[in-house]
Amino acid sequence: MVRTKAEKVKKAKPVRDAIATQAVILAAAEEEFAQHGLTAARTEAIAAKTGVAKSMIYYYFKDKEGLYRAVLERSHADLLQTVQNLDWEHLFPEVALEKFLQALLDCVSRNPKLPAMMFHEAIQNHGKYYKDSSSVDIDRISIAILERGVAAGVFRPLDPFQSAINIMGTCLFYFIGAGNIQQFPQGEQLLSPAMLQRHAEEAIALVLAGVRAPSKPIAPAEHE
Amino acid sequence: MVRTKAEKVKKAKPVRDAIATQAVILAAAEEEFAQHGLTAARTEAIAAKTGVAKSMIYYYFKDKEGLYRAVLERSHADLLQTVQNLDWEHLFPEVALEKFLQALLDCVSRNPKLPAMMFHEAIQNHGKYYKDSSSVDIDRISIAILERGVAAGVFRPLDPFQSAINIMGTCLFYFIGAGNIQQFPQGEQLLSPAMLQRHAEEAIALVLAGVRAPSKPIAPAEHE
DNA sequence: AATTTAATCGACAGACTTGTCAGTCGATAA
DNA sequence: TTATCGACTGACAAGTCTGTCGATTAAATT
Repeated sequence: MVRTKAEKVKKAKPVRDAIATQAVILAAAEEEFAQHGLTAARTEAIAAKTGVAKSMIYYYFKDKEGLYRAVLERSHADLLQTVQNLDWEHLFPEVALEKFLQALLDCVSRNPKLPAMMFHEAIQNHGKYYKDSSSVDIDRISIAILERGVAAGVFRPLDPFQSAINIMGTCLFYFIGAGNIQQFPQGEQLLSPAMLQRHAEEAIALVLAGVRAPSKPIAPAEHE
Repeated sequence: MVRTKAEKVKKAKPVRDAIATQAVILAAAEEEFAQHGLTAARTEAIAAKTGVAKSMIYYYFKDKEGLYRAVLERSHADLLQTVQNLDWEHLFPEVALEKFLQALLDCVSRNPKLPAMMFHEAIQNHGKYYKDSSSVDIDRISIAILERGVAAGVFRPLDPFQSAINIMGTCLFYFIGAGNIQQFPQGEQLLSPAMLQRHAEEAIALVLAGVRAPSKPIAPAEHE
């Protein structure tokens, strides 16, 4: 029975596996960068988490910044693709918004470190490494959905730009604030599946109720 | 005419003024810490912004951590006092929530770096320097307001704990995300008085609409 | 005017960090 | 079995950052 190289690699788990090593470095780096940001992250700390020598970071990713870029790219790939596959243009604004929020919350629940990374990037580096990245697209889509909803009269006459930001905050703050909230009884298991599920429901409910136009769109509540 | 020491200090602006020096150090430190967090902040960078020698930091604040604590304390004093003076217990839940949000947004508009500091603290240090600080109180008050509103039936049957977090996010994310949003046309003047005013209005409107129980409590809109 | 006290500075020691390098070791294939 | 190549390591050079110290000078006091 013939065994291909790939099979061997997968099953035998060889001592030296370039792909696996890069993967563990990326995983450890994501954790470190999410917590500390680019500058305060220590390559030594990343290496310590992986078990491989620190020099492997430089071997595979050139330098700390290269590793940072790689982590950022990988983290956003999922989010970007999910949101772009949304096909929101063919949906009613309310449905589009709900689907959008659901997709966003699924992504970040899957990878709860993403928001922290985004905010380090925003605050420390002013989005320097985001120039062509996903976050801009995501903002654009949410703004567009809101604009349509307002135009159609199913949403309040809100400011789409401001509201898009605020809605993001409603969904994502939870993941950032987690560290500060641990003083509360519930704070211990903030990232458990049950709590994540609950957070998604609450955030979506809050946003949908928050943007919806009051009472029926057919019979305007205003005078005239 | 007799001049007290204090008057002299204020008017003559002496070359050496301990209070003034500490103040400029605190201001510069706030900026640096807000952008970089405790670890990544550079004492040299702080000193450079002040114009006084780096050693003054150690003279007045012992070490970097001491300065950090001082900044954190000063930043929160305003917020804590404002929110505690709220007297929310004597107000209807809706009014209490609106006043609370208004107060919160006033504070952070006055000091837009506060949210960034809070989030560095949350993510990097897991709220280590917050143990007895204001943020916990603030969260408690917002939770209490929501609980009352739900009990009174004027708010939806939301989860007060989750919703308090999400509402904070709605209000504060704007100030953190600012760095990433600068790619947009509006992004340039995100912290101008007009935009801050607008943000406060939009955030409050979104939250109030988001928590309010649907239609009138007297005449239920549901079937039946 | 002389003396004391407090604020300030510049230089630097020591610790910590990044990134490099020479060389080891394991797998694959001739 | 041995040569080759890529994965991997430990030690270290170079640079950065914190925190200290003695000297210096402005203000207060006598």
